[in-house]
Amino acid sequence: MQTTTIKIDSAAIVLKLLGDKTRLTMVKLLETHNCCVCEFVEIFQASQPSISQHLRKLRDVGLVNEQRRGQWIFYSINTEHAFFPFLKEVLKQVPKQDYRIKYLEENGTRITCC
Amino acid sequence: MQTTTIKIDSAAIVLKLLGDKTRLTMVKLLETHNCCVCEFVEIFQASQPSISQHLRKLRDVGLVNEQRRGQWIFYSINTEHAFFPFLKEVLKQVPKQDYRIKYLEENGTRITCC
DNA sequence: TGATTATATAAGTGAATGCTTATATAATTA
DNA sequence: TAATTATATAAGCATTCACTTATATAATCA
Repeated sequence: MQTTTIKIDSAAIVLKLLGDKTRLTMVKLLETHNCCVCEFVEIFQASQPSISQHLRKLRDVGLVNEQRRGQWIFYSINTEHAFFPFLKEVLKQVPKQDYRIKYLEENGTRITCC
Repeated sequence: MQTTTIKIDSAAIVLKLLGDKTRLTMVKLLETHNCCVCEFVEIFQASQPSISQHLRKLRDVGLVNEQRRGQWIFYSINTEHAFFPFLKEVLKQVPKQDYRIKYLEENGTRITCC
């Protein structure tokens, strides 16, 4: 009973995080492509701090991991997270956003270091 | 492209609505039991206006329907909503909340009119 | 080594959110 | 018909949110 209560509350926290179009799109993209901050800045045409702050929220609950590679910091989905299966199922319902990666590639702003 | 953008934005709006433990629990309950406002007041030990306002948000985007039966207004899931399949899949990931209905029944506060 | 690039974080701000209290309306009951 | 019950809604308020600008740090490059 208590466990159930805790679980649905945690689910609400995750859904709240996903309830923002920028973060939802980020996570959908990360499902298939690791991305760095500057790629997101380009994709969303948003300021760098704004993007960093969205990523921080995802990182704070552990849904994503960060990994530095050279001057870039790449983000990826944390598949070890207790809510990863939940996240996966939600993302399954969301349309692919791969065209945004294509845009980067055509744009020459896709980062493929190391 | 445009369609895809609109869809993921709409998905984010729905997820944001579900990203509140009260509304998420409400919708999970409504998945299996139609409920009236006073039942939610009892279940969540919340004020009547607070419950009404949560239901209004769900109603405003059309996720739930309301139907007056005598002095009560019963809420139900709108299975005709474009996002109903999406909602259904999300709810599938959320633990059942039926024990809350049992609580009403044992409590004598379950409304079963008409 | 100094300039540049990529990133994080802090502080400030306006808008949105979820609650409260107060009030209005609709149906039921005495 | 008056009182009660169920509900909606409006207004006010504290908190949260997503953004901005400003600044700091870390890595790379010239």
